[in-house]
Amino acid sequence: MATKIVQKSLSDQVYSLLKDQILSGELQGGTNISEELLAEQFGVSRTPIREAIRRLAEYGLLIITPRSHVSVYTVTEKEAADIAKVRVNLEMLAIDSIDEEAYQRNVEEIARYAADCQYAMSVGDRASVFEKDSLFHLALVRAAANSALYDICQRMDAKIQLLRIAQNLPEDELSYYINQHVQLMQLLKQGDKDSCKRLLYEHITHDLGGGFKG
Amino acid sequence: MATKIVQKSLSDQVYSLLKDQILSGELQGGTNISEELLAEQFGVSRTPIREAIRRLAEYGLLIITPRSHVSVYTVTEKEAADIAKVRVNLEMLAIDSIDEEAYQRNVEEIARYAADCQYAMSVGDRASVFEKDSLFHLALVRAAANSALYDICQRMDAKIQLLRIAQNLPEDELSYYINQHVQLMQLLKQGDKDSCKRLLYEHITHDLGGGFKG
DNA sequence: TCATTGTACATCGTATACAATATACATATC
DNA sequence: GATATGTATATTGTATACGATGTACAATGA
Repeated sequence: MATKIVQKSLSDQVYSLLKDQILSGELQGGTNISEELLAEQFGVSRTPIREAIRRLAEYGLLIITPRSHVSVYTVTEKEAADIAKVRVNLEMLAIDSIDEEAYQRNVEEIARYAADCQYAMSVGDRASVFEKDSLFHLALVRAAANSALYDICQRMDAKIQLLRIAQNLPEDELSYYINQHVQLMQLLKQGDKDSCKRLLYEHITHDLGGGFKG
Repeated sequence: MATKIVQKSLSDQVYSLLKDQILSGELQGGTNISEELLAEQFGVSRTPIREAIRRLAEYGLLIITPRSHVSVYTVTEKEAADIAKVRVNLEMLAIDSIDEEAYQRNVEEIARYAADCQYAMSVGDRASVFEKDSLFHLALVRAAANSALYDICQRMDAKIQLLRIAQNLPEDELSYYINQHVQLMQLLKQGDKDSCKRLLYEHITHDLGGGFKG
């Protein structure tokens, strides 16, 4: 089948760009954003900007204070812990759902992200580390072939990214957790799901919370 | 503190009304909706309608086909099964998170929804049964005091409702599952979480899937 | 000096006009 | 008659104008 050409609307483009800016840390949590300013920057009218903003608010990345202003969402410690709890559960579910065939079909992609992540770490590109880390985990979830599960994890991942950026984890700790990816894959390959889940628990709860334990 | 007066914007109102219409089954899955028609019906311009539609699409209840039309989302069998799997996991997590104190603080509300649900069943008001059933489960999740978890469950619940309406489960089966609510509460009260989770598994997987098992 | 009130400004909320595109149907061509 | 093509129409996409509201700050009075 030929690839269908789809004309992306301006609001879709603004949505994507804005999302990237938020997730990359270019727009930090708490930053106020103005429709008019964005309209000027992107060279479009306020209408597509508004639509993008409304959607991102629905997604959970922006907070709209009616008739006043719009700001980038900031994740609280409590919420980070809440998310970690849910995330552990859902990624464990994903692991349980991955059978031999699903593993074979996805192992290449997952391994690539793990490698990319380590490479980014080795050259000290934190932004890329975070991005590839997310992609690794999401690829793992995608392998479970459960769209509802994937959707949810993707949404949570966005908020996790907000936190990661704000958090500034020390280099050695970050490196330690990144290296667990390989172990996770190995255990999955061996079919030792229990060990894999145990390691995942440590990986995620520490990866995230800072002060938060379990 | 005095209750703050908040002026709800038109788009917020449209959003709520439209959502209700979808979740109540007034607007069935697959139905096409037109911005202009809605604008006429609600007596507002297309702008607030558009914003509401975009947000509902982001929420997952509407599907936008660019430059063509907007339609109400239809849940597939596969997706229903996917959701059930996730939902079981998350509600189990909720149950694990509810300690004695949280139980005491929320038991009244949960019990009320269970009773409301049974009452609605007894008078044959299916719409109300579904609504109260949702409220029962969501109240249970809320008791876990994990906002991320609650958010996710609420989103899933919306799609579950779409399915319930389309599905038309036989009266006796529906009644059977509704009556499990009381048992669930009893087990929770006794602190027998394992039994509670086992029952929950049956309750949810059968509640939903039709042909779907496990 | 401090609290209150008024005013200017910036920003958002909504309506409307127009442009761009998809869809359906009629028409022409083979 | 079937397929392809052109055209009309309906619908969405975007820009812009105007109105409403929140916010900050100055002016006024106690």
